[in-house]
Amino acid sequence: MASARPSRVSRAKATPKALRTRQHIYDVSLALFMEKGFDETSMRDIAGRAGLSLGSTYYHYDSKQALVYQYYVESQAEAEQRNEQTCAATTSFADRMHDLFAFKLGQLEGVPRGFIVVLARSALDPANPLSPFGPETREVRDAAIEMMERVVAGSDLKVHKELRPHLPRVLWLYLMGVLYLWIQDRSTGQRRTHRVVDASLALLVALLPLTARRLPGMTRTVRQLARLLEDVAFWRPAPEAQAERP
Amino acid sequence: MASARPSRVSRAKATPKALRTRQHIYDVSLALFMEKGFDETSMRDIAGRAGLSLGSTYYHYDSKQALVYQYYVESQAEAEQRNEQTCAATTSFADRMHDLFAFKLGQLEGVPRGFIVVLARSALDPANPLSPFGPETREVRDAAIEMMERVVAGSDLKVHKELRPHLPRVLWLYLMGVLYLWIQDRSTGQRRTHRVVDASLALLVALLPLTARRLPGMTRTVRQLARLLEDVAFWRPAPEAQAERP
DNA sequence: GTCTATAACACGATAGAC
DNA sequence: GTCTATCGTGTTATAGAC
Repeated sequence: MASARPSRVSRAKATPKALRTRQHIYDVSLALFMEKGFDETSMRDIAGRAGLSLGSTYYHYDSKQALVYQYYVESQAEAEQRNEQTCAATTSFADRMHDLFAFKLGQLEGVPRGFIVVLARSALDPANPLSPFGPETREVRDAAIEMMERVVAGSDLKVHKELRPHLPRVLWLYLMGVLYLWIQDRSTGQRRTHRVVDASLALLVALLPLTARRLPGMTRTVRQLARLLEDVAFWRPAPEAQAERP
Repeated sequence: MASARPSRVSRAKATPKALRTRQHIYDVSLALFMEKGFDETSMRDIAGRAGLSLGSTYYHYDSKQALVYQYYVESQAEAEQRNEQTCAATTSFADRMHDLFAFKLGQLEGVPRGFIVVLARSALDPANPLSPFGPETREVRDAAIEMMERVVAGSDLKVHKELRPHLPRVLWLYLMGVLYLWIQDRSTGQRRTHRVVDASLALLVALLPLTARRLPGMTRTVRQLARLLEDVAFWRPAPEAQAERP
């Protein structure tokens, strides 16, 4: 089928030769995606320039989307590394967040636009193996959420203790939202997205500490908010999806 | 190409016969989508059951997605009608919103799940003609936003006047978010989504009036928020997209 | 003009021989 | 691991019938 959904997102082979071929295919595909865009590049194009047959290419990558997934994994690893440095350098929650978001947006600039769109459009389909919310991408997602935990952990952020446990997941969702905005943003140099990041971070940094203060009606509001966040950010994947690898 | 992007989303013909055939194709496709799902139903399936050739089917619908678009249009019209009644019946902002969201979620239940996913996954691709943010769907989107304006207009809602003009678009985005959650929600009867609606609406109704009160730091916060919303909700489509029909 | 049918295209993905 | 051959898909071209 044309828009089929492969059951796996990538293979995990160990042969040195296979690893080299795999890397070669990836490099070629990235170059082609850069030149022509994702949709305009066919698997036959990739196979051709890589000097392989179509079948062989599919031996190394189960699907076209699997190529995007590899980028997804690698860029997350980069961000984690960067975040480690930043967290060691400052305890300011605002600075940490600002740096992380700036880095993430910076990463996107060096990559074909269609690439991100592919990642994004799969996001809305829970059955798509590439969905950042699906079980297949759990590892990357958990790593990203843990990265957010790291941002909050030793920082100067003051927040109501009922909200604290939800923060990593909520901040991750916040990041997803910003990436989504970036996709839609056609302003030169994505300046609109950068403005949104500045403004929303400023608001966040200003409002979160308020939840820790004793203000009239605050405990009730915080409780409502916590219940809401539990449903929004702490959902579990579908039962079928969870049971997929018994 | 497999995931091609048709330039039009539907045809606009007037012949009575054509209208009948068109409706017939739509009915058949809806039935098939219900039985087998969107991805599992091929255009040949639809053509076959409709008693038409593949070519004829494409004469009436430029693409498979165009069938989904028709549903999109019709369900919006239904919601508008319902909203008119509700707004006439009550001036309570909370009640109006609650009724509208409940109606929208109710609509989804009668329709194949994959149907909504198709609509949704196009949402993230600005180039997709079916995207609720793109120029091709402008009419439906504007109607939906106007519906939100109608909800706010004669209601009992108190809100800071700098925020007021942003409300319709923001509420529309809010609705989009809820629909997205519905897609991801696999809990029985989509109860999680309903909980989120209840909780978030309660928060909204409680917090919005606060912005109209004289509290320390409020004017500054409201101003920040207004600037943020301007960027988030009032973006203009890409220049190329705007100039598409000169 | 309005509608329909046949045939073909390029694509993502798979089967099976070597 | 690599190939060739093939499938089924969404979509298009085109010729011709009402």
